[in-house]
Amino acid sequence: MLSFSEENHLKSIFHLSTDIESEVSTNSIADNLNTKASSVTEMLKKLGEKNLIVYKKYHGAQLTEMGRKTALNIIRKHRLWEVFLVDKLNFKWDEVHDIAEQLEHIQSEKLTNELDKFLNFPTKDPHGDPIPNPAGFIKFTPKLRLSDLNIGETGKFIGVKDSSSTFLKYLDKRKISLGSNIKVLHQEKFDQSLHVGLDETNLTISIKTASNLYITKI
Amino acid sequence: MLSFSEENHLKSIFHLSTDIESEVSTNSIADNLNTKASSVTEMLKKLGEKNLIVYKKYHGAQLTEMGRKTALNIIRKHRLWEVFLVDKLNFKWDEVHDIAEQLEHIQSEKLTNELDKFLNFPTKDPHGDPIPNPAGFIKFTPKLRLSDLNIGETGKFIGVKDSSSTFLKYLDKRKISLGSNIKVLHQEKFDQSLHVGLDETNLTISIKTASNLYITKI
DNA sequence: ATTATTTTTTAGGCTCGCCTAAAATATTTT
DNA sequence: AAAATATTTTAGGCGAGCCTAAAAAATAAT
Repeated sequence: MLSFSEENHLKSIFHLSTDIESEVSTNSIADNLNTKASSVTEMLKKLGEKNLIVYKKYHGAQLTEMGRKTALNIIRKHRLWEVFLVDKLNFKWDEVHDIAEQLEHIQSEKLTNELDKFLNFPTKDPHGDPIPNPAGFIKFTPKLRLSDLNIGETGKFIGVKDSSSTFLKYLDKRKISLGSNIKVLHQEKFDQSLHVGLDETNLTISIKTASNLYITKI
Repeated sequence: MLSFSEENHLKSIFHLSTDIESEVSTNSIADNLNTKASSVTEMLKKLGEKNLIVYKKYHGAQLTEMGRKTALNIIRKHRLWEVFLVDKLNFKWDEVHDIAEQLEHIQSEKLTNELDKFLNFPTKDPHGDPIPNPAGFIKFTPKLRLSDLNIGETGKFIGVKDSSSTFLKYLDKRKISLGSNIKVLHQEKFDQSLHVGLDETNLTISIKTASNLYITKI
């Protein structure tokens, strides 16, 4: 049985891995978890001994198959609970993260699977991220951003890159919500900002915002 | 913000208090939490400093108003989650305790209240115990046991005194389930065992079992 | 009302997860 | 390729929550 801290480190390493081979640096984990590099080093040693990561001094961490499965199980729980909170308990998608951070550590395979069933086997969480299956398989859909579209194309808004509360609140204020269809109408030359059509209205969004919005082409 | 251990100690003190004035002994808490008396002493000091209990050396602990409210909030969460697990996720009532022990520590007032609403404001958990309201008010219904009934009387089975998994499984095996109506038909002289009617069948139960079954007269 | 027994507290030690500061190694710059 | 800089690890310390063993206090037995 892993401690909360061990689980959080595994999850962090998973999120910071760009591909399955990539080594994650001590500092990046420390930043991600709001802790110090020395604390991370300690933890990496321990996770290494438990064969959850391959740890080579001064060269960062890499998840083993077992570590990856463990991380994905935690992520599975996190995302299922997020769906529960939004779908069943009337939470907004910008309110669920902190609570899911707590719920993801609850230990009970049966609970996770019954929850999954109760929610009707969702494939995406409220931020559009895929939910791993019980075996730890996750379907990565290549993430296109709104800024990748050409003029005239339409995308369905399925998720965000920066999921900070600040950004999510901003989206809510501008009525840009998950599932919206956004059509790129025009791009300004001087600042690359985009004029887009959303529902019945038009609005202008900065290139920075546009590159934070994940979409699928329609 | 309290630690899991602090919360568990408060809960234990609450459960071991017979009345609002009663002082709970160090050893009884240690037994209840499967820990040692010396560890409990440490914790009692700390809870005393936080004004959650009144602690007098060698004379046990007594919840303050604030401590009582805190304990009841934890118990509220525990029991609501139990209802969730049984009503929504198809758990049996003998399977939910350990999971609820974890879930009761999740911090989010909104979560608790939304869960309460989602479950339709239940007043009892699956073991028949009352669920405190958000203000920490709890309705104690005096608990009658099956062994308190006279011959010919009928009781509705609403809860158990000993909620060990062993005992709950035994009840399941004998098809004695929450909500059943049980009529006392006869009592054996030599061992006080009871012959009772349950649904369409008759069965014999020991006096020990009978005094573990909470009922309301019908 | 002493003595024996039980209960509780104190003293000191352990692990876990965190920290700071210093040392070691890796990387970048010149 | 040597020097400067950045990253990572080691060393040592701290609090929380647990433990055992010994001391102190309360309770029970004679």
